[in-house]
Amino acid sequence: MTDSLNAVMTPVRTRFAPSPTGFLHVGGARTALFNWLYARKNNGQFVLRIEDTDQVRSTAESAAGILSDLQWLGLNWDFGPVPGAGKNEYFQSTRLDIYNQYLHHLIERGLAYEAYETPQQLAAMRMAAEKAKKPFRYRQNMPGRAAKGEGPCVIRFAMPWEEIQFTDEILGDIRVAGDEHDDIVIRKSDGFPTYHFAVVVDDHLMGITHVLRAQEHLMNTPKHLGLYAALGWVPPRHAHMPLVFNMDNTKMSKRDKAKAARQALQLYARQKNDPAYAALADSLKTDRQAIVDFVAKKNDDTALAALLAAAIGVSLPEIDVQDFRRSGYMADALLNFIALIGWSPGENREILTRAEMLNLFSLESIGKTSGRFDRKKLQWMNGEYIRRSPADSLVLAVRSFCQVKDYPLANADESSLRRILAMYQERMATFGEMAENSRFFFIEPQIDGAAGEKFIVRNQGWRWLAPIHDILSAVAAWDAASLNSAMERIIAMGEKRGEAAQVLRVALAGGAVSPPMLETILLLGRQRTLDRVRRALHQFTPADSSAG
RNA sequence: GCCCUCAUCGUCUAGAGGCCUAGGACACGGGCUUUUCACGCCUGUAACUGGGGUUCGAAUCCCCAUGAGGGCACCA
Repeated sequence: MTDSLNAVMTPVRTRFAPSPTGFLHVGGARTALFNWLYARKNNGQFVLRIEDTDQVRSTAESAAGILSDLQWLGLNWDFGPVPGAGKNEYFQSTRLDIYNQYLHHLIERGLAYEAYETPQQLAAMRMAAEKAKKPFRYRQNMPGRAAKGEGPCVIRFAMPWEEIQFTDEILGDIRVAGDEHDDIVIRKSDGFPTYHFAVVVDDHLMGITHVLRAQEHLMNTPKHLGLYAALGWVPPRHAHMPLVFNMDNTKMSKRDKAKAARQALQLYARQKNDPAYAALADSLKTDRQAIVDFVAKKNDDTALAALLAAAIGVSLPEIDVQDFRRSGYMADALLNFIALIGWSPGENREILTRAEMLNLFSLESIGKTSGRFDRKKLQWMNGEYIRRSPADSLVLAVRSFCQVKDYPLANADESSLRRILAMYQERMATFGEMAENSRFFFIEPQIDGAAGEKFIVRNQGWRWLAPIHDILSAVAAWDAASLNSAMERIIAMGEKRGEAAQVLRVALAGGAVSPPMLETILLLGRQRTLDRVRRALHQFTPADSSAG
């Protein structure tokens, strides 16, 4: 079967090809989404391939994590790894024989050759070029090449000398002059292919028709096109998507977490007067030196960053898909938001179901300008998704959320969860926010100092506690109808409407924020409601007052 | 330094020569609703990077400048 025939018979086949060196990044998720959309939109196929040619950095855990994140996002693949089943032929590390076969083919025809520079020699050559203000290009005919045996053997591809031109489906005409090329390494000294070689071989062998990837790969395309030509293959169409950055135009990376944690830690050290982090280290039972090193930027340990941030009560910026999941974002909301960076469905549409996205998606409607990741808008969008979701799917989503992050909410039975969801559906942006704010339903809260001062101590708010207790304890049946009239009386107490209700709120919730009191006391129940009112009464009523 | 790409409100974007006194959304400001917080509703502020062309006419086409980003690994 010829290549052109193959292309005719397979309308569209895209792929997502992550390297398993960490968690799935939101940027990667976006690349996966666009490839998935394009394949599904055209009744094509979507391939998932694991590019584990870096023996040092690739891990099986990372690959497994990427699979599960893609599954959570609902981006299903037609060909690729089988979750939980170990490596198959969609892991590049299992395909060395295949790469070697084509490699020999190239060497035989003089299109690839051995090179023996040591890393030090290469570094020196680059430095010399930099000094001479000339770009460094490794070429087969250049003077001063190392002799056989001087260093480890790599295979380089002899790039053609002509200009390479291609039409990018998003950016249009791209051309790179012949003297810009250099002879890239295609097999490393450990016998593994480099990325450049493995992608070309696999994309061809797997019948990929469209390569949709981030713009950071744009300058790799001429190299790949050189390889396609040398191997006598018809290259796929290429489309390079605009990049996504932080709001401050820096690259979104795991280092952002370390950065945010460091800032919070410095603030903590000043506020708590714990400059050596001794108290913090003690409370965490961690090594004090590790914290000091971390703050001194000696490492970007994200696990430590997360631990420290949790300890001092700050949240780190979400970067990986997992982070968003743990913060309580819905997969569809995240996908919807991510799709809108660089792509516009037109007609002023923003919130789209997957079916609508598929309907409206096209490569032409992808823009050229890089975007910023605006978390505020994501939060708004997630809130919209939550408000629009039927109760049943929310229950499912929250249960899934509780699997990745432990909250007291996780212990809620079905009916309590549904009641809590009903209370919070209109007032939360993320499940994390609900889980945090609804803690007091499960655990008796400590009354927040500032809230206690403001609402109970000041203006003698405590004097409403006894009447509130009287009213509530006199309610015969703890149901909506009876409690509603009781609450009406409580709300009407005092000079300002709601003044006493706020005292009750602080007594029950431990802070100034909660769902409406009626629903709250209904769910809390008589016992816990009255207990907490009494507790506040004892805590806040001054000893010398003639309460009564 | 060299190569490549991009350029509309603070942010994501609509806009493919006259429909633009530039539209939508988030954020922000004001108001209404309200027992807190949200939600909801109403409303306001806010942009075509600059300079040259082309044209009767330019946010839209061309050139230059400027700015931003990406790439220049035995990482992908």
